[in-house]
Amino acid sequence: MPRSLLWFRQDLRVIDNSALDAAVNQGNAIIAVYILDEENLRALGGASRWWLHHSLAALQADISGLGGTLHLFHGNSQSILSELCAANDLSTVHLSRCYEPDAAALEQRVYKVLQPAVDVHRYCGTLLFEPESIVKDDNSPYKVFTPFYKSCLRRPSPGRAPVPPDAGNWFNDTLPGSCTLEELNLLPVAPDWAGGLRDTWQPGGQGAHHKLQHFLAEAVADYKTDRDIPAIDGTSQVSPHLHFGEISPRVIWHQVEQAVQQNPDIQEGATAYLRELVWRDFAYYLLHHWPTLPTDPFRPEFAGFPWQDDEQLRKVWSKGQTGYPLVDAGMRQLWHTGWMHNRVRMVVASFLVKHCLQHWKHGEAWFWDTLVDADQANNTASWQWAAGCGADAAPYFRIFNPTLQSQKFDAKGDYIRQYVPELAALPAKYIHEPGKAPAQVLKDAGVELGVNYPFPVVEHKMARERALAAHKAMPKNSG
DNA sequence: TGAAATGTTGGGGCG
DNA sequence: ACGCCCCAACATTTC
Repeated sequence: MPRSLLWFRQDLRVIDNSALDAAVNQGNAIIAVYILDEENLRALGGASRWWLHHSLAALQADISGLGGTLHLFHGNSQSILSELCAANDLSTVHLSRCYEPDAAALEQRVYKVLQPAVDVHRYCGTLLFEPESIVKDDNSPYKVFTPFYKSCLRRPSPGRAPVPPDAGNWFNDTLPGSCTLEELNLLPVAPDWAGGLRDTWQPGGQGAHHKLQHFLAEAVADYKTDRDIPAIDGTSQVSPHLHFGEISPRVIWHQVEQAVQQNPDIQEGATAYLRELVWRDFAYYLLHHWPTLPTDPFRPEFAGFPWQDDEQLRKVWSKGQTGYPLVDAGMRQLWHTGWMHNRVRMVVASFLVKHCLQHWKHGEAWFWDTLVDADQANNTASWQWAAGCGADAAPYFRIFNPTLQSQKFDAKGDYIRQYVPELAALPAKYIHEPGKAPAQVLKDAGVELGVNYPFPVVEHKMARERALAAHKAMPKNSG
């Protein structure tokens, strides 16, 4: 029986996977492979590696349930694919597109190496809309979210029902050069720091659909307001599942639409949620059209921004020891769970970039290493957005006051108490700014500033004015 | 998907 | 009754 190759990449799912469906429908024996490629692609962060291990295990189980095998490889995608095609006399490769510059370039090289002997079929599996398909009237790409969003909404719904694939013919013999999941060495061993991740997440398609169902049943109705409250479980938390392609955004879109049909009361929350899903597409869209986004500011004048370089300050930030309780809570949630609430991400990013004047690339790198949903498109677009140099970015002078944000969005201090236990006994009135608490209140709460909780590493008013001055001093014509 | 400074308005206390 | 002041509440502008 002729054989085809199904190359899994960031589409680690069996439901609504066009590449998989095409391979099944083609009728050939399917050689399903995943390649951990650390030569062509940016090295994964620690949290992503942990997730990937479990995601691959889940995909192996799902494919096994279809009667198939997922073959794992470690090395250069280009040479591994070439050898597989030659050794197995393959006529077809099915794959889902990736949009990161490195991944897209790799895809092009593979295409050129394999064609014309092998037909390479690419499918849209990661996004709601292909980036080439959304353009302005003059055929140039959008730079602002809202018109992009409206353009998306004018199109037919991208929703797709979650139909499981038909059983295919799978190639299950051992392939030379393949390895076991354990041999990919994705899990931390010395030390094993993944306990918080294990307690928090269930990687894989099943975990993804559970998260979505839970969100649609419990939280979507109040999403519009609750999504800003980090102490509330008001978001779907599907971002890591989406990043690895364990669930398709088109299926999410469909499920949300279905939920609205069944209960029109959730319309407002559902619309707000789908808008966020379009933001995700927008990040990929920007990266596709501006592939230098991971390194260069979208607004070129920011190339001359007078960043400071203070490694100690960055360390304090990354460990959640800034003396600003909301910032510290966020950074510790990240360290412990591999995830941070979006409202808090905006606050900690603004703090690093504006209060501390550290280049956004440092924050991007830390998030890349520690987030289970680390995603080049979203990470770079969001950091540039926070730093004021991105597409449709917050104006630079929009400097979050971390104390006010805390009072506004964690009014009772519940989120802070969860992740900054040394402040847990402080009353809500003082928990956002322990330095303002009377000595007796601090004493009663067991808080010793400078001893078991730090004084603020920078003073807000001074830092704000310094950031505004730095922005003003930026050469306007550089880049 | 801000915050702070500045400006405006209107109700109430008070002489 | 009236002007004056205070200031909270809201609106505008500035960063």
